[in-house]
Amino acid sequence: MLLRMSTLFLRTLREDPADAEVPSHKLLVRGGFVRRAAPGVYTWLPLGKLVLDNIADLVREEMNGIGGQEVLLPALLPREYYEASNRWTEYGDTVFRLQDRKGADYMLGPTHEELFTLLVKGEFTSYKDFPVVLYQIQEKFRDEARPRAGILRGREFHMKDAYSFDIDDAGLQRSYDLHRGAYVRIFDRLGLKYVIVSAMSGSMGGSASEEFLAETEYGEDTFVRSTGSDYAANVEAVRTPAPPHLPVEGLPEAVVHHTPDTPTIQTLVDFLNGAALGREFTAADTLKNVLVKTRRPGEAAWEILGIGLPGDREVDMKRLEAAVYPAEVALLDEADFAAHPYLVKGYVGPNALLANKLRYLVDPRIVEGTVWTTGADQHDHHVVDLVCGRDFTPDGTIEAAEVREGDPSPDGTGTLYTARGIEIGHIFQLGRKFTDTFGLDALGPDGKPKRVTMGSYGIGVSRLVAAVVEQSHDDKGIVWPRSVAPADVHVVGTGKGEQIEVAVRLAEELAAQGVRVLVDDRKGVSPGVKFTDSELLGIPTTVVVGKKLAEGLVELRDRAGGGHSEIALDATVATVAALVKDA
RNA sequence: CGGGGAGUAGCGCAGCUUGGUUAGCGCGCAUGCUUUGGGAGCAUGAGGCCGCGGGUUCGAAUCCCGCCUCCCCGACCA
Repeated sequence: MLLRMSTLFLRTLREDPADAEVPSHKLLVRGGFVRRAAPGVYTWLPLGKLVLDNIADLVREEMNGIGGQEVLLPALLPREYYEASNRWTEYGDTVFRLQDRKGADYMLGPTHEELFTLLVKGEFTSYKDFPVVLYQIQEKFRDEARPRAGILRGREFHMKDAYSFDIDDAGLQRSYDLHRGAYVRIFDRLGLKYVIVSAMSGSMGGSASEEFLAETEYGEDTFVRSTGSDYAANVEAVRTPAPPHLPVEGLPEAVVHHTPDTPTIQTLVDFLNGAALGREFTAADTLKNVLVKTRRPGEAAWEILGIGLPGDREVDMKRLEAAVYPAEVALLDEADFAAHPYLVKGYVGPNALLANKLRYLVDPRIVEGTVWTTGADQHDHHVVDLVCGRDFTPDGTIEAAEVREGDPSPDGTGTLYTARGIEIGHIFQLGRKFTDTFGLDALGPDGKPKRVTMGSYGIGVSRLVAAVVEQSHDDKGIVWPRSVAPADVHVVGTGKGEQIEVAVRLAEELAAQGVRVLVDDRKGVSPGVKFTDSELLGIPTTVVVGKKLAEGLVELRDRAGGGHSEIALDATVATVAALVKDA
């Protein structure tokens, strides 16, 4: 491959585009890799297309390596498939919808589980046909409420999605493990720094699920890590370690106090500390009871749920939603309070809930023998020294409290801190959600039909381009890892003599050796401009044919390390070809 | 959907408060000469529906009304 900058469809920009915030967005636009076409929609220019293809090829290699077979499904999808799984409706505003001339509904595929399931159903019918892994690298369309960060979160993007089909759960586990291994190899080859966190499977249903997050300052996903180990998890997946139970004997009796105008934790703590009770109270000594209602899918009635947590912590709605999934959850409104007069807003205690047979779940830190100040179920009253396990017994625990920096790590190794990342891959055991919907069975050896089970495995291919740049750039530009760089070598000819002719000849010889070469053969462009462009474009190795040419020397530069050395012109092709092949 | 900001040449911006001849600057682009190891110099050019519609005025990029779009933060996000 030989690209000549004199004719390449490329224009680099000296200034950052006004709409870019994150480094990958700025650099990909400035370097002429992409251009914005519409909000969240980008055109891939020649250099960007090369990078995108390199990543896709690398993903392909590893997918083929675990027996995956590539197909390409349409992006334009008829409504009927998605009606069957109810996702025509469920997807809501996120999906791009359109109609043909006859008025028939279509959508631009946001994901393809339905099509893959039906594809397999149409072809394979025997247990002997399984397992099978199909994948595609396809454009996906999602009408995001707010596309952002350039390539990182667009409305049209490239994704590799793979699906495994197995006869039984053990097979699914094997398929899952194979994909996990392939993903590790893919992201390692891309040189990415990433973590694997356990994830909730969310609206996709299913059980085992892990996300691959590339760590970056500008990632939109928050996760937690431990100071003491490699532990990493989604905030939703953090299990709070329960402290040991404490003896109840000898603890003081619970006493109800008149606490006027103390509907919030802060007003309560202030009041208590002014009440001469002989000790200091903090928010952490109080038990906050938050009332929500939940509703199981398909049911009309809401059920009230009381959640008890230490008063210094807020409810994390995402954690709460994950904890009650698949039920939906909402806060109580005024009408709910009116309908349940024993719930005294601002003064709710455990006992009114328990006495009225409402479910009451508490944070795992609230164990037997812990002492709390909490609502006394009457206006302007709180109870002090209410002991868990003696004065009230919750129905169980729930992970709904916010996770904070400094909390103990669930694996017992250290404390948690938060980090940010970009979701680059997601694998999960989908199970039989879609095979049930479409009745995908395989005939077993006993002649009876057996329901197939699925795994689903995604990689954001175009997003990876941005993720790599986020992790691999400096103040001068991009630093492509060799595995995805648009070229192996950038040959820069600079000077007023025969340097450019020599540079082109060198480039041609390298290309003949199978090296991918970009040559800067532009005439009348000053060296400074060429060097600056070279650094912005970020090709791993640069060969400068310049002022030392008279002595038979060229300069070899390493973009990542910044090192440079002079080598003989005659030895350049062999040296560079070896460098590229060893990498 | 809530909050903030912005629409003026391919890109980045000024001009608007206080209306006034031909709308300006930098980058980029074209031509010529000079220059050639760190974003060169001089000269000459091309390039504009000042987001759209209406209004005020002798006169609107500038003032008023309405609309549209985009960007950022948040909500949302297989």
